[in-house]
Amino acid sequence: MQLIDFVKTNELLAVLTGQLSTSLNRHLNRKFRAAELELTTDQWLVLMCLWNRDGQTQQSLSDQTSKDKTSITRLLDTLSKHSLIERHSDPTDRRINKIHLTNKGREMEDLAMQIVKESFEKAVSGISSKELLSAKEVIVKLLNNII
Amino acid sequence: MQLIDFVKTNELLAVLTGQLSTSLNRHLNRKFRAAELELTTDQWLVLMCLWNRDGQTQQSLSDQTSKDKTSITRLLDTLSKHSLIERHSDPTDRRINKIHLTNKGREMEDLAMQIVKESFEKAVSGISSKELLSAKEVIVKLLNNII
DNA sequence: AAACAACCATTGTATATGCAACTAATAGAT
DNA sequence: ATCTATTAGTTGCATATACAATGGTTGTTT
Repeated sequence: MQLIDFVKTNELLAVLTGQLSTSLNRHLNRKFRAAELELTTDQWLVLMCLWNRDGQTQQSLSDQTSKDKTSITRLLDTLSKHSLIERHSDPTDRRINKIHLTNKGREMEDLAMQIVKESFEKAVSGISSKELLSAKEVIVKLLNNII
Repeated sequence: MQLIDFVKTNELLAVLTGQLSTSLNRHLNRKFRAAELELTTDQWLVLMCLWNRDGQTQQSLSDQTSKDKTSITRLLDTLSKHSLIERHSDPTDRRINKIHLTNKGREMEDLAMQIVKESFEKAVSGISSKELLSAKEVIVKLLNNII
């Protein structure tokens, strides 16, 4: 962890958040795999939007996840290949694809969210909600600064 | 930014850090490109290790950056293709590659670090160092919880 | 109606990531 | 000295990401 020392002395929070994000992804991917749930963290993020509200457009998913719409196109290709979602072209506006969960995609919600919950609880253990809240505020400020 | 609301109510700091990390990467990549510096954030991270100490092994770079050694192999392939580094096999231990900067790679340091500095200063503007420090501590705690 | 702008999604190309399996080389144990 | 374990790095495969350019579609303007 030499880089963390370097970062500390140089006030580079950025590298740390990158490492945290990567570590969390890796952790979650392993948990999904261990539960024999064929799912990645990025796929889960998109599915979560759909579990929240089915039948959204790709542009809407792109906005919510802060992912490039190209990434959404290809993530949906993968999800479609795994039969978790389907694209339905909208008859009233043929530019639009409405994305719908399949039964298989819908049924994943409970197990996936349970695994995520456990992982996040593990991640935040020993950290007060006050600390978490203020860290969250800082991160939102950072985000707004560079958008 | 609907997801952020969802996250707030669900205490999911994780998704936010992912978005921050991605946004920062994107931001930096654009700055590099705008300065006609053919470099990505991930390449910069590896180069930074070498600017700090030249001639390291791939395993060492992997440890410092928290990247899989496979990722390092391929990042170095790219850096090598762009003539920024060279692999020198160690005569005393033929398993090892010592990674050395080329002149081109060395000469990038000043401009690259200047761009990074400007971007990071923009990112942390309006945030007190006390806030930054406590956020950093929370992130380190989170990291240690999931390793 | 025709021209133009705006919008949604996809494709091409380059980069990045991780796991599993592998080769090769060294270190350690008996 | 030989067998075994460990270590360093690479390759195959699947996934993820972004920018640029493109193809259609819809909306707007004149």
